Amino acid sequence: MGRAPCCDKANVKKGPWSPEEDAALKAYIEKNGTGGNWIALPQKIGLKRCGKSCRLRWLNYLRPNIKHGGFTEEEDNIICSLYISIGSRWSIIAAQLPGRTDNDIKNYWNTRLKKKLLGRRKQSSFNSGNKEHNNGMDDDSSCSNNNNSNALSNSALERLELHMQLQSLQNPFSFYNNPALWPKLHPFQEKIIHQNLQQSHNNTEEMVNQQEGAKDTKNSSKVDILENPLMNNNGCSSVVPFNGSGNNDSTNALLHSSSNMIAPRGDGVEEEGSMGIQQVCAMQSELDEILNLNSSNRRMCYIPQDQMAEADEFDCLREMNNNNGSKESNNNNLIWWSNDSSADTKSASSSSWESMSSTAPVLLPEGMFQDYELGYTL
DNA sequence: AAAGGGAGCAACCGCTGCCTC
DNA sequence: CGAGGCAGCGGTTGCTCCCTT
Repeated sequence: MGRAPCCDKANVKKGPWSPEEDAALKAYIEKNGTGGNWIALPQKIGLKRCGKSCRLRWLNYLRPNIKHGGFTEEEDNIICSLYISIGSRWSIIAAQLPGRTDNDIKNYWNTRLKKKLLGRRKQSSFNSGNKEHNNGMDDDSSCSNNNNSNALSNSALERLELHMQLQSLQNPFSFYNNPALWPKLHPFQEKIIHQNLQQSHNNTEEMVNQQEGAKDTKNSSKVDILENPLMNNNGCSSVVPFNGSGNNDSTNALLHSSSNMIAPRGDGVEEEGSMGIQQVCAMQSELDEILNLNSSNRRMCYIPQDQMAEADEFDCLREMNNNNGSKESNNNNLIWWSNDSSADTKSASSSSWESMSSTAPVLLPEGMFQDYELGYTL
C-alpha cells in the first residue's frame, strides 16, 4: 500500500507553468512568504497546482537571484571537482554556487559536463594510447592495445562513480569515520585534523545556517560536518578531488585521500569494487587533463586560507608553494604540484599522495600506507 | 521541405528523513 | 514510541527546439 498522495492529482494542473501562474506565485510569496506550508500554498493563491510543484517552480525559477545557463569555467571546475569528491549531492554542490539551483546543476552535469568529461577523456585516451594502464580485464581478445586502453579509459568514470557510491555507503563505523583506524599521521596532519574537528564542532551552527533551508540542523551537525568536505572552517568552499573521505577538512581529506582509496573497510570487509592506486592515479590524471585545469599533468587541491600559513610551517609545503604553487596558486588557494610523466611511469603506486610525497618525502613516513597497499588487490 | 534524432531543460515522481501530535 | 504529514532531494521523464539527412 503506497502512501497517500500529497494532493488531489485529478484536480491539479501539470506541465509547464504559464506566465500568469508564475506571476501569481511570485507575487504571493514575495508578499506573504511561503508560510512554511507548500501544500497549502496553491489553495491560498488559487492555483491548481500541487504544492510540491509550486515549491519547485519557486526554488528553481522564480526565486530572486537565480542564474540560468552561462556556467563559467570556474563553476565547471567546481562542479566537476565536487562531483568527484562527494558524488551527486546536487544540493550541496548548489550551495557552493550562489544563484545556481540543484536542478540546474544536475541538468548541466548530465547534459554537458559529463559529456565533456567523457568526450575529452575518450580523445585523451585515444591520443595517449599506451600511456594508459592496462588492467587486463578486457574481455574482447580481438581488441588492440589501443582498444584495451580505451576500454579502461571509458570505464574510468563508471569506476569513479562506483567508488563514490561505495564511499557514500560508508557506515558510521567504517574506516573513514574511525580515526582510530587511520594510519599514523605526520604531526602536521594530526594538528590539522584536530584543529578542524574542534572548529567544526564549534562552528556547527554557523555552517548549518549557511546551508540553504537549514532544516536539517541536527542531521547536519551530526553528519554533514563529517561528510561534507566543503564545510571547512572558514566557511569558504574547498575542493578536493578524489577525496570523498568523509572528512570535514579539505587538507585532511587530501592527506587521507590515498589511504581512503586503498584501505579496507572498517568492518573488515574488503571494499568490493574499490580502486587500486594505479587506477586512481590514472583516473586522476585523466580527469585533470580532461578538466583542462592546467597545462599538462598536474594535480590540484584546495587548501583553506587559514591553513596555508600553517602549511608554510613545513619545509615541504613551503617548497611546494615556492616551486609550483607560487606561480599559479593565485586561484582560490589552488596549489599545484608537478606530476611529470616520469612519475606516471615510475611505479605502480603513483597515487596522488605518493606523487606529492616524491616532492615532499617528509610527509610520507616510511610504511605509512604500506599495510593498506599490501592488503589491496589491484 | 519534411522527417528523424539528439540535446537541453523544466517538471514530475517517489523515496528519505525530520517534525509534530 | 509510533504514525502521519511534510519538505527536501535525486532520479527520471517528457516536451521543445535545433540540427542533420
